[in-house]
Amino acid sequence: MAKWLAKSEPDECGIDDFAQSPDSVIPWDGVRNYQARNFLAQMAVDDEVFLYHSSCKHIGIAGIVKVVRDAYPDPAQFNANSPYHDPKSTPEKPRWQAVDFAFVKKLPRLIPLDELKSLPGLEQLPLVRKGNRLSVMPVSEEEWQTILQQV
DNA sequence: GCCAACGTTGGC
DNA sequence: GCCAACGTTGGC
Repeated sequence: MAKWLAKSEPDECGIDDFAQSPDSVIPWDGVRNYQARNFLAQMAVDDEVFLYHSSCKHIGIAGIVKVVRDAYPDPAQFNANSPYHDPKSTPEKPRWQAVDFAFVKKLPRLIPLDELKSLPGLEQLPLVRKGNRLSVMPVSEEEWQTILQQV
C-alpha cells in the first residue's frame, strides 16, 4: 500500500471539508500537470495520502485521506464550462485523470512547512525542495513515519 | 501583492 | 529540437 501527499488550497478543499462529511467521497480532479497526473494514475484503493494545505495562512500537513477509487478520466476535462476544461482532450483519448478520496483523520495539530523542512529524512521529498510545484507526490514509508512522529 | 521558480506553448 | 514568451504556483 503506497503513501502519497497531495496539495490543496483549504479555501477550495481542505481537511475540514473532508471532516465535515466523513462518510462522503470527494473527487480529486483538476490536476493539470503531467508529472502529478502520472502519480495520480498510480494510486490504488486504500493508499493513504497526506493532505497539505498551501497558499493559505497555516501552510503544512493537515490530515490524512485515503484513495477509495482508482484513477479514472477526469470528467472536468470534457466540460466546456469548467475551469479545468481541456479542448484537446477527448473521451476516446482522455488526457487527465482523477481519483476519489475519503476522510481518514485530521491530525491533532498541523505540521507546518518550516518544520517539515527542518526534519531529517525528508530531504528527498519534493515538497520541501526549493521552487518545487508538484502537487501530487509519492511519500516513502520512512518519510511517512518521520512525519507522523512529529504529530 | 510581490516575485522567483517552474511548466507549457508555439514560432522558427 | 531549441528557446523566448507567457501563465501559474505558492511561499513570503
